[in-house]
Amino acid sequence: MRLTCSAFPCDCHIQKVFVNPIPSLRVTALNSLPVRGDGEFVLYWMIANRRATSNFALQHAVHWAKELRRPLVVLEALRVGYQWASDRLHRFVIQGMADNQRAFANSGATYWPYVEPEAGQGAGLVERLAASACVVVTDDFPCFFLPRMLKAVAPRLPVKFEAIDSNGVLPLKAAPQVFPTAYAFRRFLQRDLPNHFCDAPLVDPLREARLPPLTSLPEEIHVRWPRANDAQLAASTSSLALLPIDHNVKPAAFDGGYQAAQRALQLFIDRKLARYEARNEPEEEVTSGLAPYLHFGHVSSHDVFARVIAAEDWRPSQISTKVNGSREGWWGMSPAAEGFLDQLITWRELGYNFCSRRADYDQFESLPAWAQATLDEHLTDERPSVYSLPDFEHARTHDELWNAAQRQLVREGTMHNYLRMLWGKKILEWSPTPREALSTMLELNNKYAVDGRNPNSYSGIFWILGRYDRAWGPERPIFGTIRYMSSQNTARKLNVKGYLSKYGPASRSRGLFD
DNA sequence: ATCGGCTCGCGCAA
DNA sequence: TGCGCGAAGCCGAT
Repeated sequence: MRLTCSAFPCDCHIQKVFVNPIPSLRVTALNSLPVRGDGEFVLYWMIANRRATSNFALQHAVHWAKELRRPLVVLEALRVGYQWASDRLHRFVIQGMADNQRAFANSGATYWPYVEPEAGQGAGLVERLAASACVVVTDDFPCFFLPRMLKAVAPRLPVKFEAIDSNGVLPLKAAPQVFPTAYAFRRFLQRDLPNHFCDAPLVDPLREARLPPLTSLPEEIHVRWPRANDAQLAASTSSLALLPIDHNVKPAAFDGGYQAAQRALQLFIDRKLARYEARNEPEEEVTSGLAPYLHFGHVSSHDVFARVIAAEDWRPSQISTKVNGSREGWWGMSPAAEGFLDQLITWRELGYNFCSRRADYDQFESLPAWAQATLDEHLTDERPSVYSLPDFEHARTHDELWNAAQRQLVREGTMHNYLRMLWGKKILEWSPTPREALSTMLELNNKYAVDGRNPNSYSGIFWILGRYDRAWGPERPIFGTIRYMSSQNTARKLNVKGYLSKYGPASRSRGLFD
């Protein structure tokens, strides 16, 4: 059976033979046990790619179910006991569950959303389901507590257990090493990405799958880990209030879930992409806003990529074969689209590459040697302004542009891309040590940003301290040769007047701390 | 508002 | 050996 590329109307030379088995580079065995042929169902434990479409992990689980002629159970669980669990993160994820419940209805698969009511209550759920399963498939995600969780669960499961990488367009295992700069990674992509970007996941892997229906789940599951009900899935303030999570971090200024992600994507393609070259201007609303959805897997990067391709009426033959690391003229698209793909693919997947290969991705010691050396040399430099974590958190600095950016983060759950760099550079300048600056940035970003705890958040924060960068400009106090930024120059370069008044201390529309 | 100079390591073409 | 290139740098000149 010959099929054309599923991602786009494709004129590439690579002909797909059959698309159902996913690329083997995306499969990692988490144990060495066999599939149990007499199990009752196939289990897909959805922990990162929280969507029913364009999902290699789901596609792989469906493939097992078809091959074994067994029902498919999809478990999407949300724990309360992890660090930074809050109304903001819970609401976003639960809105995604409500969308997934609709998407899996009448799909032939059994969807089981579970919201843990108290820390520890969810323990044993996966093990109990696995005891009845033929095989367990889950998501491969390179950071936060997920790798640790899978490592802890793996030895307790009695059947084959596989993690599937549906993170990006390039399989994580396709890159042979960590890259020191975006430039070096771009060179690698210019050589290797064309071997992979036609291998897109099926948009709807359950379509015509004709899986046998599940007759029942074990009674113990219904009793101890009941399916989230409609009230829980509404994710209202009152239902969130019942959970032992941080209620001071209010819901984000945007909704979570597949539907909201599709709306954001549509809006971006229709109204923003063409003006994307103005992305550094905080008052031009042209950035995609897709990072939170990509983080929780509510949209796939393959889908976003496909929409850009369609909007640009692009064919793979337009790609340049030059391997020069240059941002411009690689794809053969408009400058705006090339700029966006540099974010979506080069920078996004660079961060995933780092986190998947460096267990110390969130440690100061993971910085390049030149950066650690220059920061060390300036460790005892006098700091003209020093703020504590609560000062930063409550936007109590002398710098109104900085305070505005921090208020945007706290109120909305996101911060403008360009200002986030200035935000971090000033935290470095105003902290007693670079290590304390790092810990402040991680705490604030992980707590308030919906897309925190993602490889790209770590890239952004560590870039402040020199990761993926190089020594730049004159040697300065505190910074050494780390790239410096100032609010004065940012205000000179960009239009920030409207931003300052929107997020100024006087605007109380959604204020938490004012 | 926009510009060039500052500065450096790397891969690759020559 | 020289050239082109780089996540968003700064500063002063026009």
